[in-house]
Amino acid sequence: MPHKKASGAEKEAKQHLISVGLYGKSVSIISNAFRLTTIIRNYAEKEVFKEYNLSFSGFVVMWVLWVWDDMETAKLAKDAGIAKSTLTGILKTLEKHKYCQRVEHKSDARRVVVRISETGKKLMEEVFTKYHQIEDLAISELSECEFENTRDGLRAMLHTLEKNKAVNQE
Amino acid sequence: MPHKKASGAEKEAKQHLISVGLYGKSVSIISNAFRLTTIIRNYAEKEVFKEYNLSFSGFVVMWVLWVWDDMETAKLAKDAGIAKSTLTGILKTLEKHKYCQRVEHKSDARRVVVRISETGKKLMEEVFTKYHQIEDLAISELSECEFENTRDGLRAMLHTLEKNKAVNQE
DNA sequence: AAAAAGTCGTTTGTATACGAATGATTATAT
DNA sequence: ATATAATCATTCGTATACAAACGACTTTTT
Repeated sequence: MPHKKASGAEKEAKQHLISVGLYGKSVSIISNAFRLTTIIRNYAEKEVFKEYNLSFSGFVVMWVLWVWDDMETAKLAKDAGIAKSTLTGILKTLEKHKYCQRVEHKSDARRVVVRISETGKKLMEEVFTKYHQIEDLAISELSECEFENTRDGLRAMLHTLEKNKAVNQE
Repeated sequence: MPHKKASGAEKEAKQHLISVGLYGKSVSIISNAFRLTTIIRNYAEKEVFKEYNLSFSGFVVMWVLWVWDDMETAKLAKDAGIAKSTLTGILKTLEKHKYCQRVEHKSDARRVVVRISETGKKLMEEVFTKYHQIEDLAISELSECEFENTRDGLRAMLHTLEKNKAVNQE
């Protein structure tokens, strides 16, 4: 199993936490998960999304629309993981580039449905392919066993948090 | 091993990607890593950082200062994973709350050194403890084996990306 | 030492990002 | 029926977030 060691920065941080009596092993997973997503996000924004005038959130919104087609703004914001007030601005940008459009709701004039355009679908096939190459690069040195274990570990953590979140929010 | 199954949303997304001929297994790791960090980030901002007038980036900047003490802005921005222009605004907010302060560089009047205050150190002991509880909750249902495998998998991915990034950038 | 080139953090302009307030619409109450 | 309550996306104000342009300063060149 290759590359199991902590980086220099990770070690230094651990030593500091030990010195103030606050070290716990969970740091080594969560802070590395943040490092990983930050690197992928920044790289994707710069090397893939930028030329299509897409932000990362714009990509996520388009991704949701691409998979589920028509969706009301409230659910779209939730699925994309952003506030509904943020979505207003994102949609403004996406509509400017003709990637999607707002459609009026059939029975309720308050609600707004968002629909991906043909241009948007073509965009996603192109952009997703490029973005996916980054994902593939990230896992390229994992063995089949490491891959499965990491995937399952992430799923288990998600499950724990979502279960707990539901309890806290209701 | 509990909770290994994909969520409904993950399955739907996978089916769509298969239907357009773009499915690859790396999606199941990276998109779940994003889901995980988004949940933790949003939860921490709302339930922990907010009462201390800290943003997530503000927390990361304070974290870096807490571990490494005095640091020049360029390195601080890099370690915190933000642009140096973004750091200017973050430091403005952090200084407003007396968590840190800008100090002039000894030999170079262009450079600025940032120093954590005593208030900032006390803050971090308090905030980190609370934040760490979220991390602990996230991994609470992982077995020792799952924990180690997931941690190693994340480290391996980080190593792969950082190695490749260095090649691309130089 | 004076000019040119390089290197700093900050400012600028635009795009997220959030909660709270708003205005428009729909549902409920009397 | 008409007021009240609830619900929806948007707007507002503030704080990130970035690249590019800027001014101040340092280093190098001559």
